[in-house]
Amino acid sequence: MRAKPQSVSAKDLATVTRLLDTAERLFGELGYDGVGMRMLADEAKVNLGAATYHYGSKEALYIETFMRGFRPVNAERLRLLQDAETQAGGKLVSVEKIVECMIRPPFESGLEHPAFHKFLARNLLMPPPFIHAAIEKELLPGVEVFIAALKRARPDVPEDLLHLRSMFAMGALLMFSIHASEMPGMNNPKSREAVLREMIGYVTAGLKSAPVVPASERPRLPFPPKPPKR
Amino acid sequence: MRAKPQSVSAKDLATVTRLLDTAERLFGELGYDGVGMRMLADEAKVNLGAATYHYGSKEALYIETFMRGFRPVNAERLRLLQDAETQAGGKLVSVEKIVECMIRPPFESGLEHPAFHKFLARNLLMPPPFIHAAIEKELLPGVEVFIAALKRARPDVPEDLLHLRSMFAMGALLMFSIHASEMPGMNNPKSREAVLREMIGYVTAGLKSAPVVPASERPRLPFPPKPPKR
DNA sequence: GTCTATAACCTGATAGAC
DNA sequence: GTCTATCAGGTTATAGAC
Repeated sequence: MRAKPQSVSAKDLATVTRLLDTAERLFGELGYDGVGMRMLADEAKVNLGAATYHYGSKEALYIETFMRGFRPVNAERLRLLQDAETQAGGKLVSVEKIVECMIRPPFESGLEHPAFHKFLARNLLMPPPFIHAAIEKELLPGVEVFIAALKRARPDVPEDLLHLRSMFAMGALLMFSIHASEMPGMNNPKSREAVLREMIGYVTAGLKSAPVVPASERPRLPFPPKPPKR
Repeated sequence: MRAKPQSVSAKDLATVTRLLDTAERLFGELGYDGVGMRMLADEAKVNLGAATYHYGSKEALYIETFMRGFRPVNAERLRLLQDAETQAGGKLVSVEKIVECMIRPPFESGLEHPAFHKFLARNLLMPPPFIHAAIEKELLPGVEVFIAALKRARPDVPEDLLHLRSMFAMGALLMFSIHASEMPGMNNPKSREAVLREMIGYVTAGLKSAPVVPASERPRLPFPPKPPKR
């Protein structure tokens, strides 16, 4: 039994990686419908036939591109939160700390992999219909963990309002992700950390502030929202 | 000289309006590349040839769809701010009032015309390249007016930080615009006003809060960001 | 201004040689 | 696993009758 030729295996990996890297860049820039398999194969320097061979369909390639990048960032968010809670012992974790766990991993990852985070923002804001299910399965459990933590830190803010405010926070983060690659100063680590800290401050201020509308006057807000069936 | 036959003119208007209404719904839902002229013409019940006749190209139709909906909302924002400043006489307009002028028109318009605001959010977050110039020309002057007002209300917050925070605020608003149509409770006027007031409160808290990073430690932030040339 | 027909081209996916 | 060739169906835009 001969050893598997390493060069072939390495070449396969390289091909698939080139494909995924190119996919996240082009899909992030132009969207699912804006990119054809030809453009993708050409830019990745992969043959068109080979490109469809590896994932079977354009949709499957798109979903895999999303999964590859999203899973580690999401896991890191949850890991940070768990660390913070372990470290706090029985004490409460502050809103600011929770917000930092939510925001820091995608923020930093976004600066190291701007192409992926533009792609990610696109999928969280305006996902093509076929990826809806996959996103929800990956994202929603984590959201609930953070909402629960915020509820412990701020029991006076109703849960539906925490959902609404978390949605606003996500909007701020995604807005930044989209524009980060256009900000020349973001190469500078000091600028990065300053912007991150300001973002954490902004979101924390909004999240921990007292409810504006008295609970007695506020109807149950429609959160979390149900995505539409298509 | 005979009077222009009114029925023909009315029919033209109806055709163009149907076309634009359908365009904003479909483009908002599926994006520029996700909608073909055939789908558009079919859903608008306009002949394919007639559809291309009126605007000459798909891109021109897209741009006109954007302009028709965006101009009145943007104008209303600026009008409200000017009213507030007139009413204040020589006194300062509060951050909360400025935020309300920024947010209320698009928020309310978004609930009355959810299709357009999904389309609008798409264009502000991930515009197709050909509409970049038109958006900037329409949007940026208004942004500067609001930044200037905020600077008067909060001279202690540096201007680049106000830009950053306004970007976060826009993210919250657009995030809401995208999901508004999936929130069943938003038919209820009381829920609407409660959500709007909470959004104003959230954004105001973030905007008026003291800078996190001392000015001496913060490098000049890269705001406003320059859009990429393509 | 509306319609049909068509030009010129692009799309994702596949079959089959290598 | 890579490549070429090809299929069936989609795309925008236009020419010309009415």
